[in-house]
Amino acid sequence: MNAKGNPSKFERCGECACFNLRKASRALTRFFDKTMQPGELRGTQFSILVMLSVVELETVTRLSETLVMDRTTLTRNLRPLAKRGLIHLSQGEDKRTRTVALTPLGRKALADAYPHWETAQSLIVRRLGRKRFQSLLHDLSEISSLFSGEKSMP
Amino acid sequence: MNAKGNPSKFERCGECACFNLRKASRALTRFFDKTMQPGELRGTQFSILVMLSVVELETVTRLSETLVMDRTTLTRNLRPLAKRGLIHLSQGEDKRTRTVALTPLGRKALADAYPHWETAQSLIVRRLGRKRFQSLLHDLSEISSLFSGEKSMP
DNA sequence: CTGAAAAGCGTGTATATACTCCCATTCCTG
DNA sequence: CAGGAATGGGAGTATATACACGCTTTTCAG
Repeated sequence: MNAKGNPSKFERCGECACFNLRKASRALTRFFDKTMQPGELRGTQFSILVMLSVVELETVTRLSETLVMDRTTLTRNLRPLAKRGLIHLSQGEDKRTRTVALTPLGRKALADAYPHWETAQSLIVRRLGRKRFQSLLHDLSEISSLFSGEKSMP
Repeated sequence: MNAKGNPSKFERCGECACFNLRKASRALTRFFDKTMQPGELRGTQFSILVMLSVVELETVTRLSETLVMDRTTLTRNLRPLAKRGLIHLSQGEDKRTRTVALTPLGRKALADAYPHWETAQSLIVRRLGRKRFQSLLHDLSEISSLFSGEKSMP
């Protein structure tokens, strides 16, 4: 229904998968960023550093595939991390590639941020309940893999 | 486990709600934007126009609350729509406010985009199955409302 | 071996997102 | 009713996202 009480042509758009996913993403991102603020890492930056702590040394393209993120997006996301000295970019053996690696400073930032991440993550899991949270993760993973070459985190 | 086979301190970060939600959001947004491209509206823009077709006339702040979007974000998101003449911004009775309304051109763009939205939406619902999709919507709605003043679409 | 195809990356451009300030208007208290 | 508080809103700044394009290096067919 619209403001005049007429039936809307767009009733079903309230169920838009993209809109509702983005909306939840905005809300949750704000929450994580706020909660993790004392650790001085945004949620996205934390995830990138975590991934780097797992893969150790990786090219930009391979890392972007793992993160299901456009390569050029990752390039830009790496910038603030490099500027702060949390990661190091260097030319790979294949001179076309650039490899990304955590610096000691990056490891420290990650360790410092971890407890704050834990706080945020725990709260959302507790709110949804373990079972529903797992089911949500499963659905999200399916959506990611439907539209990309999915790879998994640790 | 990391590349050296050592247990990682960050095992649990693979379940990060924020990361997984954003990842799915990226993937689904790409899919919607591509599928809806012939209609010349991005997913986000489509959602804003749909909302405007429902509320008819709204201030920027109230609209941003409905969309669970920062007011300043909405201000910027409205810009390309106004530039294309799809919406009209005018001073409200309360001279502090600006009201947003669809133009005839905006209604046409919305109508043109609708079938393409339908295509994208149908595919994702079919892939997940009606039941799982509903459950996903419910979880996303809960996340949105946990961290904002939730209002619902049509 | 040479030259075209392919792979890996960065930049330009545009949208999306939100926080911090700051300005205009309205509201409300004394 | 005067003046400070509250509200609505934009601009500055910074991150996040991705497409189109072009550059460099590698690969591979002939």
